Amino acid sequence: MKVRTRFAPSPTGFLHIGGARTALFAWAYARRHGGTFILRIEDTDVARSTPQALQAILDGMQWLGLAHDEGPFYQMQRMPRYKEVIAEMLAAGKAYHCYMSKEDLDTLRAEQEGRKEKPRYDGRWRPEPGTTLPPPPDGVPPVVRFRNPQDGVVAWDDQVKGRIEFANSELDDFIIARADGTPTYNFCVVVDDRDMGITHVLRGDDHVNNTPRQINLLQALGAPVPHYGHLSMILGDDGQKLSKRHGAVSVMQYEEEGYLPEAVLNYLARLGWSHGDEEVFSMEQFVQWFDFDHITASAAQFNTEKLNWLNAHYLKQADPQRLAGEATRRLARQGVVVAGGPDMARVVVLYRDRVANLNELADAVHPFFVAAKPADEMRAQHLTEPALKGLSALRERLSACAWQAAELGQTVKQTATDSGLKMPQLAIPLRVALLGMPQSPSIDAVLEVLGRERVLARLAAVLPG
RNA sequence: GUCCCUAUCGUCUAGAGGCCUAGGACAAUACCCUUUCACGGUAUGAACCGGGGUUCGAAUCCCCGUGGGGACGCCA
Repeated sequence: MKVRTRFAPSPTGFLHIGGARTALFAWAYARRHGGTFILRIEDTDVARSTPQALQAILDGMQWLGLAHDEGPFYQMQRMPRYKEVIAEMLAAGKAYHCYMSKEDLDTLRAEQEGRKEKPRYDGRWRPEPGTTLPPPPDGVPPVVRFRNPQDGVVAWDDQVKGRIEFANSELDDFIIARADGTPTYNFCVVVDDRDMGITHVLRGDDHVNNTPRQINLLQALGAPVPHYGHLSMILGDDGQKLSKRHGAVSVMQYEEEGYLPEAVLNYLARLGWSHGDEEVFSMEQFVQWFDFDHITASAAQFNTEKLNWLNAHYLKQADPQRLAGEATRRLARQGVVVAGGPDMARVVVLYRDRVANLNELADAVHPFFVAAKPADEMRAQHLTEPALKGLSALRERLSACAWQAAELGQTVKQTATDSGLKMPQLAIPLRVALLGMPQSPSIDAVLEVLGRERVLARLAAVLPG
C-alpha cells in the first residue's frame, strides 16, 4: 500500500510550532516510504478563515521546506461532494434529520450538566423500528445527524499512544450537516480522508476524541480506516499551554528572530521523537530514520535554549555567501547599506561561530560597515594617553605593512613591545578605535578584513591632531 | 461531572524484565584554551510521581491513587 499522509490546517491563524511539527512528521513519513504528502486547507469556518492566515501557513511551510506533493485542496471547493455523500447517507438510513432546536439542545445540555452527566444528544429524532417520530415541525430547517452505533466499542491501534478504545455508548449522534446544509468538520474530514486515499493520519492529540466518531463514519461509508497517530502537544518554555494569548508564535517569527530553518526543523524533529542519542542531524537523515515507534506519547516543553544551541551549531557551518546575504538583508532593514564596505562574506566568517542567530550576526557585523564613534566613557577608559601613543605608532607601521593576517598580527605585537605596552594594552584600544568596542575576534583577522584604507581612516579619527 | 490520554535529571530524551551503579543532549557549576570577548575542550552535580501486585529479578508488565493534559459545539 502506498503511503499517503496529509497536513490539514484550518486558515484561522498562522502556522505555529505544534502545527509545524505535525506537518514535519507527516511529511517525513511520506518521504520515508516514498509516499505522497498532501496539503489540505480546512476552511469551512468561513467566519474565522482569512486569506492572510492561509498565506501565513503557506509561507511557513515554504520556509521550512515542507513541500507537498498534492494540493492544496480547499474544503470550501468540495461542498458539492459533501452534499452528495450526505444525500447518500440519508437515503441509506445511515443519517437522519433532526428537528430539535438549538434552544432545546441547550436546555438538554444544561439539564445533563446539572445531573453531572456527560452532555449529549438524546436521540429523540433517531428513527427506530417500533417507535413513531412526531411530525416534523413547520418551518424548522433540520440538521442531519449521523446514526452512530449504540453498542460495542470503537478501537484503534494508535501509532503513538497504543490501543485506544471508546464505548459507543459514550458517543452520540453527532451533526454532520448544519441547518443551513453545510457539512461539519468531522464529516468533511472523513469524506476527504476517504476520497484522498489517506493511509496515515497524523494530528494533534486534541483529536483523539474525534477519532472514534470518524471511524464509525468511515465504516458506515464502507471506507477503509486509515492508521491514526496522535501527537502530544508542545508546551511553552514555561511549561504552560501555548495559546494565542500566551506564547504561541508563528514559525515565521523564528525567521524574523534570526533562526535558520534547518535548526528549527532539527529541533522540532527531536522534540517528541528520538533516534537513540542522536541530537544533530539533517532532514535527509531524519527521513531515513523517522518512524512512529519512537514518538513520545506525553507532552513536551519547548526549550528555547536548546533551539539556540542548535541554531548556533548550524550557523557555524553555514555557507558564508548565504550568511552574507542574510546579514545584508537584515542590515538593510535598519537602513544600513553595506555596499562599498568590506567583503561581507569575509566579515561574516569572523562572527558565524560567535553568535547564536542571524540578528546577532547582523549586529556584530554592523561596525564594519558603519564607523562607530566610541562613546565618551569608552574613550576615557581605553583611549588613554599611552594607548594613543601606541596607536599612533601602529598607524604609521600599518600604512606600510603587508596586508595579511600573520604579518598584521606581528606588527601589532611588535608595536606593543616597542611602545612598552602589553598586548592587551594596545589591542583593546585598537579594537575600540576600529569597531567602537573592546571585544572582537582576533585582532589580526579584524585588521585584515577591514582593509588598510578603513583601518588608517578610523585610527586617524581617534588620534589627536 | 463523564470519557480519553499521559508521568525517567530543571528541560528534551535513551531505556521495549536482567546489559541500569539509569545513558546522551541543552542548561548549570568548575577548570583548560584564548595576553580581548566568544567559540571550543575536559570534568562535576542532577531523575525512574506514590502505593500495591506479577516475577528468581521491574524504570520497564498489571491495578489503585496522585499530578498534568485533552474532549464533551449547528468550531476546526
